[in-house]
Amino acid sequence: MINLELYRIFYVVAETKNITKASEKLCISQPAVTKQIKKLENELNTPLFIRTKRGVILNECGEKIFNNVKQALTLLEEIDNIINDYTKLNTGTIKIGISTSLMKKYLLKHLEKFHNKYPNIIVDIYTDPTKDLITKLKNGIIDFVIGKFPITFDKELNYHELGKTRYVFVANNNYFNLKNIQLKPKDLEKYPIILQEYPSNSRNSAEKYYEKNNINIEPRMNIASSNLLIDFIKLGYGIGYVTELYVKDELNKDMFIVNLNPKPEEISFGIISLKNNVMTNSCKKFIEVIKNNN
Amino acid sequence: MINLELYRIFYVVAETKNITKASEKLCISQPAVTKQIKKLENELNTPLFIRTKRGVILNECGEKIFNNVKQALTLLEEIDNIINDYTKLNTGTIKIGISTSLMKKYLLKHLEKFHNKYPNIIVDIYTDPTKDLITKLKNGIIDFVIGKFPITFDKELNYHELGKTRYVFVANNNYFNLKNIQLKPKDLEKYPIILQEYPSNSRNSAEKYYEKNNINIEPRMNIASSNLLIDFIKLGYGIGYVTELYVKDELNKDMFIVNLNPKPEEISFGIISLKNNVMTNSCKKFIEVIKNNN
DNA sequence: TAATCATCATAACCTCCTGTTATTGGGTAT
DNA sequence: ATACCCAATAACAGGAGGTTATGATGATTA
Repeated sequence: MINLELYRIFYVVAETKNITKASEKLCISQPAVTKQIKKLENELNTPLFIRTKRGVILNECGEKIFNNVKQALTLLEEIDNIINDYTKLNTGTIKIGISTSLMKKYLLKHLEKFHNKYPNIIVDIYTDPTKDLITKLKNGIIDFVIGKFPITFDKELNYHELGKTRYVFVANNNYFNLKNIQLKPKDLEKYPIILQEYPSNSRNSAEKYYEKNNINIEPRMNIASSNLLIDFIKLGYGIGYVTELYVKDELNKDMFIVNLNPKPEEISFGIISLKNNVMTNSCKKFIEVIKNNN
Repeated sequence: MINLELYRIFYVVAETKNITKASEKLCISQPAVTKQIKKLENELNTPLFIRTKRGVILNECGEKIFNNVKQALTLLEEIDNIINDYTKLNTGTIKIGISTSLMKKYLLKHLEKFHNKYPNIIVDIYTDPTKDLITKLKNGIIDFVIGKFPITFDKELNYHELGKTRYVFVANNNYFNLKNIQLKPKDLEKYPIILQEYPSNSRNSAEKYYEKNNINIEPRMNIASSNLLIDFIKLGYGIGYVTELYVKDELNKDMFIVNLNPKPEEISFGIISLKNNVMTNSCKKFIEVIKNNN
């Protein structure tokens, strides 16, 4: 197997017809070039150049392979341009995993900014449940997930915080009597509660709150999507456990946060990515845009 | 400038989607491949693979450059075939410098043998004066010269003897009285002499003979071509100085060798090639055929 | 569920490839 | 005649690119 670097030297020598000049172009010494050309000829088991006192000339066979080498090198040089297109964000695709809620309540506004700044980058959105998004992430299908951080961190993943939000119990005006008063956790037991299904960060968090405050309420409903959950709160089906971020735009209309003491926990959300993998430049820029235009 | 060997490794890894398998294919260790891929990604300043627990996958950018790499490597692999065609003598050209006399009297019979054995090799014959042929040789225009060896060897050239011949004085039947008797050099002074022009090996040799034997005969004619010289001998214009090789086929018809004591010198003829240059395989085979079918 | 296998990353180390400088020998140009 | 240009060679140095050993983690299998 021929070392491909030899062909690069071959090419320059063939072009300049002069080993000394080629060595200058290649930024190596003349004996180095002489040696490498000899090596190539030895390994191909045929002379390629005719040595004269004025320089070197390709022989017939050398001339033939020169065409191939030239084409090959051109193709390999093109790679620089391809890379450039990607690193300068002239092209590329970002594959993001994100829940519909976070999408609507957090990412949407940033997306447009990014798109305006880098109009050639395609953004693919994957909106499976977070658990599935993490699987997709680990299988290389998506570049990163934007999501709430779990209680226990996965050793294989990187967590880059973008913001915090607090879990809150939210009710609609059916429960207007709870407005403007402070409740204790125990008080919740009198009301129907709506929680997200297992497995989810939200449900884990709620259970954590129950345990901490020695209460245990069987939820009236278990709902997969936090989106849908909010709809049920709006309809007055019960008091729901969601993040403030998801409801803040709709508060004071027909929904309010139940004032509890102690309050449910605050959590972080942000970029979740693979530890072993380096971000592409477009992903880096995307994250940058999100962070700068907070 | 990216080391081209990295692309070979890149290619195999991309194909196998598995660094370990790629390392086996490449006959190097797995950490070596890991390191080289990392190096390539660093130098291109962009990730190319997504690492998963099952192996690695090309990312978008990697996929793009893969096409270029694949094409480039295909082109470079083709080189093996091109070289093979040349080393196996399926194609190629041999450029020989040779005098018309040597061509007719020596090489012609070998040429056909070579052509029968290697019908795809083109033989280009250059028939300038030997001096010019040597210049062409040094300028890389011809592969080798078949010619008489000079008295002093050029340090830059290789001399490979193919045969010997002797210089002789030849006369036609106009000088029938010289037939079957032995002459001394001094006796030649009574007859018109035809020599080859300067500069030529033949003339040098004649002068050498004169000096050695203390004679000095102004030639009746100076002729550039030995071919023509023989024609003049045939016509009886004088006694000519040529090699036995050039006249042996025509002796005993209307020409004979003048029996001199001491005889003119014996000389060698053969392949003259550039010391610094390796013979192509076709040239080697050509010389082989000449030597084996003596 | 435990054990084994597969995969990639890292560290420490070593070898030989690929460079270096110095020099020779010859041709070319002024 | 002199200075320059070009390729080949020798002796040597440094680091690229390999090695083995090991670790961490997920996938697979008994």
